[in-house]
Amino acid sequence: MEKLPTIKEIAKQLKVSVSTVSRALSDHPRIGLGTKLKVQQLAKEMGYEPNAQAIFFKQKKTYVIGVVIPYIREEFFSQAISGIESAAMEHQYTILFGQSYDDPEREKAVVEAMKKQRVDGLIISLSKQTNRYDHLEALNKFEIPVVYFDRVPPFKEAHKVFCNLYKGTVDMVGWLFNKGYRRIAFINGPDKLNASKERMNGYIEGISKQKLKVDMQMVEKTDLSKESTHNAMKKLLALKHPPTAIITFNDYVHMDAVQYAQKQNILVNKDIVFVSYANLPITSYTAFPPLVSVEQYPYGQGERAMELMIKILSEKTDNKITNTSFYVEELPATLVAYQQATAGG
Amino acid sequence: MEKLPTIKEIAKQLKVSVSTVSRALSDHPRIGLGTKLKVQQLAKEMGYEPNAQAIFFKQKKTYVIGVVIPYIREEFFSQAISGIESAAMEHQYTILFGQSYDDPEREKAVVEAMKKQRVDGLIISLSKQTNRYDHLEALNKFEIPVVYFDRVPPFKEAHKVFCNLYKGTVDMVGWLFNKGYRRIAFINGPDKLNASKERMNGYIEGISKQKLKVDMQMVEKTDLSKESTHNAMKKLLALKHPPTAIITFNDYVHMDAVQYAQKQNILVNKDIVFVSYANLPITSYTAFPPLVSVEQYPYGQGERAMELMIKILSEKTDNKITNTSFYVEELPATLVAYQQATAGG
DNA sequence: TTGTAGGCGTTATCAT
DNA sequence: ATGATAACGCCTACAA
Repeated sequence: MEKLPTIKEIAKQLKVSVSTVSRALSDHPRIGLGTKLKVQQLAKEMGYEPNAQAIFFKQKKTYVIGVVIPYIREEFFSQAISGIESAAMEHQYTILFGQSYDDPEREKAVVEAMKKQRVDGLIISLSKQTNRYDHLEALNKFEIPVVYFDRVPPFKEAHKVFCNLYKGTVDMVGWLFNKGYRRIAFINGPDKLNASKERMNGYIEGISKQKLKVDMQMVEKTDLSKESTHNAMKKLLALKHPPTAIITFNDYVHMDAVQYAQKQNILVNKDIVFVSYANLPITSYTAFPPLVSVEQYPYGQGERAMELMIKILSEKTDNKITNTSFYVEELPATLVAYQQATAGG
Repeated sequence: MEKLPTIKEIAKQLKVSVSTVSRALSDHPRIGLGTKLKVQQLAKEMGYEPNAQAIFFKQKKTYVIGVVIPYIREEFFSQAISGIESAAMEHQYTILFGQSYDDPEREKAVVEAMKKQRVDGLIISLSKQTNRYDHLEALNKFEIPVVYFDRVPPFKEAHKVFCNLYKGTVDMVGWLFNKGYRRIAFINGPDKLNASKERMNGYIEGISKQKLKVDMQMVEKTDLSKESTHNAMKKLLALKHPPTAIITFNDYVHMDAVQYAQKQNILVNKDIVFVSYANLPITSYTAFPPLVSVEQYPYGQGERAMELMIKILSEKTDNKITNTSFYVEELPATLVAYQQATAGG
């Protein structure tokens, strides 16, 4: 059991100084070619890897970005992480990973742990319940920039990446209208989510735009649990004039809603058509995927969030004026027919 | 934007030495009460936070565990990561995350990056293609323990956590036999995977145990892509005596196989019944989940892998004799009817 | 071209 | 009870 070699070891074996080794390894101009090759070869032989921990001392940089999401098991987030990781790898960053399980306490603990690790930056999609932000603002003290994605905070003073669901929702209502549907219901998510508000506004605008009148009986809410969604469905189906089309908050709600409809012997996408948000690959394996979806590009959001982070970090390094402005990237949420899955086992 | 204060600053302001400050802050016994209070108060006023990185650096410990998996978007692995993260949090460890995308080159690069970050240990589920292990053995050599899970290497000298699929497969064949099925086909995964070999052996043993004869026409292979699975199905359905039951390598293969069967107007789970491995929650949303599954407990495997890692690390710290033995945890793979999904949105 | 020395923040080991 | 100093691995300004 040997220790990982240091430049000191290499220097000793080659009977040169540590600075020579350091220079040789970093392709410094003022170094003899012979020496350089000799050092690099031995370094490789010994399995040398620079100690990022030590480098942190000099540069005060860890090349680690913390990533906090609610649930990794949700395909939306696992795809987002892929986008984040992919962009990170390209720029030699690594990612420290944590889940909040939609619990603000847990979120706080995870953020705390990342602060301790001195991540260079934090990318986070907020927990459903989060309404205080002090644990995140505390990062400012450490000059750790925070980029929010998808579940972003309501205030302006933050870097954010998200999809404009308002427009996507207006489009979706329009699509249904054009197909001839008039009784368009909506199962929305928790009020406090920004995403719920946007969808709601889009729904209202979409309905109004078609000269229909907004009927609040057609609007239900779910806390995203299966029971809650089933309950919303129950209410909708009990209406004197039940809906002919149902927009659901996301694909999970869609699947739960469809499940309930089937139990009631409703012919899904025939008696009632279902449309949704997210467009997750798994829906293509289900019996009744949404007819159309508002695509939210989880991979793209993750990728953009990471690229934004890198931009922010490099501006910091370049010592530009202490930046008081915040970046906001609003990706378009486009309407798409459901996608084929590609999950390969 | 001022920098965080260090013990040095505090020492200077109080005109005491850094060691005194260090001791005062860590409640060292040999320190004057007055001094202690004075230091602690000023530290609080200045918003002092110990620099964990500096401490880790000195201790040669990062409290970070690297985790490398093929694809996070696969539910099996996202659940495994959850188990890993959960156990990690409990012991104040954080996890550095990377995907291999089933590409050995990428796997090597990720492992490399983690070595650079000086992770205290590495938990990995191998890429499908990995057949060289030097990049991983190098870590063991350098006192970075490696724990494999699920996709484990074929050799003995490694810490591993995995499910015994052999027994699970024997049980599954038995279950089908008891239900009256006799023409039991098997779509296996790539030969080189340990998991494929185990399933194959279990299949052969299961068939033989029921006094049936093994018919190699009933055994097909898939590289786990949709096309490959469809092709396997095509061959099986073209047989003079097509199967009445099909065992698939995992739930993704299952879904692809079912998809193909439906296109051929076969009544799934009626004309032909399907059973599978993994038992992922998403299958409960599909039209035809496997009748039974061999549960592989991804969350449990992840959790056990992390706990094993912590055990190994603490043994190392306790300076027990340089441990030359390896831990192997073989979890039972049990037969279960399909589970209700709980994904909550 | 190469070597020497100081410093990043902290703790441990001496000494006082 | 407190202070001085070395050490962790690396980089870099300065010296040779």
